[in-house]
Amino acid sequence: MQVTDFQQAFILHFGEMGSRWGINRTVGQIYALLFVSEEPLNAEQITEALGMSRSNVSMGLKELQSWRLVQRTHRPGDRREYFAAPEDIWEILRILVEERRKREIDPTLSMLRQAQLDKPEAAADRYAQARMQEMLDLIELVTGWLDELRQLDQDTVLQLMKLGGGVKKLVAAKQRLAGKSRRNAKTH
Amino acid sequence: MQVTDFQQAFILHFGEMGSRWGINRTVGQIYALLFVSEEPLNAEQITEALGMSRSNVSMGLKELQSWRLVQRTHRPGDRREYFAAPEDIWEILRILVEERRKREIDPTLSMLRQAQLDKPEAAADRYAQARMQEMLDLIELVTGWLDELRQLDQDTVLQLMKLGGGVKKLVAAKQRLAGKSRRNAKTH
DNA sequence: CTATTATTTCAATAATTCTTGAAATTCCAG
DNA sequence: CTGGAATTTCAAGAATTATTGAAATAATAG
Repeated sequence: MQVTDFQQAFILHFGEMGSRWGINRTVGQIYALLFVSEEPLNAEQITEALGMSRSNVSMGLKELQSWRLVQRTHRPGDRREYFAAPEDIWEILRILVEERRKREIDPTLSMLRQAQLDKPEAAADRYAQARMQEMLDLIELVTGWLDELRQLDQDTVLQLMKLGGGVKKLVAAKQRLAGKSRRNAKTH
Repeated sequence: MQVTDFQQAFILHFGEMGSRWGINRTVGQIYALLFVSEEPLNAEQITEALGMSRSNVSMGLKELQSWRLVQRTHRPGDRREYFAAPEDIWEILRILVEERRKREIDPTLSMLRQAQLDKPEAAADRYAQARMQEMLDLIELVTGWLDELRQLDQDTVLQLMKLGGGVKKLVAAKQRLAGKSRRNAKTH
């Protein structure tokens, strides 16, 4: 198996960007190759296509699996494993958001929550705790919202995004309604 | 200047997480220290507080400035520079999103757009190009939406996020209205 | 100006991360 | 079972990135 020039540009780019995305060049290239390949590939094919060592491919695939970014399949009468990127690009986005959150945000959330259990005396510490609380609140707000978005059907999310800044009117309208019903609830 | 145990836990955590966030330990620690410090600090104070070399602090501050994550101030009658994290945590979030996008996404957008200018012959390349188009469309949709969100006032964003999954009803309502007016436009 | 302080640059080396080939292990067809 | 193919593990060396002290540069008080 060898890659075309057209594929190569994409693969090399992903390799380069890998370091900015927190994965290494190898892993980026493997993923890029699988992403643009119509059929699942086995480790040997990947090795040949990318010109890296077999063991490197093995480790790269392991990492991609830990990210849930590749699926393993089998061909009848062939005991080698074949790998593919998920077909649905929205699914890929969802997985990326979830995994990055798990690795890059959740540990910090724990730490911030832990810090709120303290009752510091010193003024400097009380200020620090207040800042951490601000950070905690914001992260919880955003991640909580992402959780809600994730549970919505794809079409709703698509409509919301296409709505863009127009969402302001909707939120404002909703606010008016909520205000009215709250007033009604009080007066009646 | 020395940090308290309470601050230290936060600073060390940011240092450790730094590698997952694409910054180094030093930079993470400096930022954490500034974030929980009520007053701006000068390079000497940071050096002493974190027990790292003066040159390391200088480089770290330079990187944080390139991220727009620290502000420089001066004290009257003191020619040293003082550094602080932005007060407003929403502002910090906005900057983070913008800078990460600039570094981690924009180069890929360029590459994907470039690839769409080609007119590949081979079936494999046509498949690859279609996949890249899917990726391009999704990234443009999401980043375009983030642009719109960024331009909204903070309160609208807050309301939207608190709305959570409830946004589905609003979008559905909006869809009905749009459908009606479109039908009207046709029939009249 | 000049002396002193503040800051940055830079080359070295320390530390970490990546990549590899060889060895070990797993898997399954016969 | 057993033999060979497929895969993983691992330790060593390559490559990259982080950190430092010293030297250079910049800034300003006197």
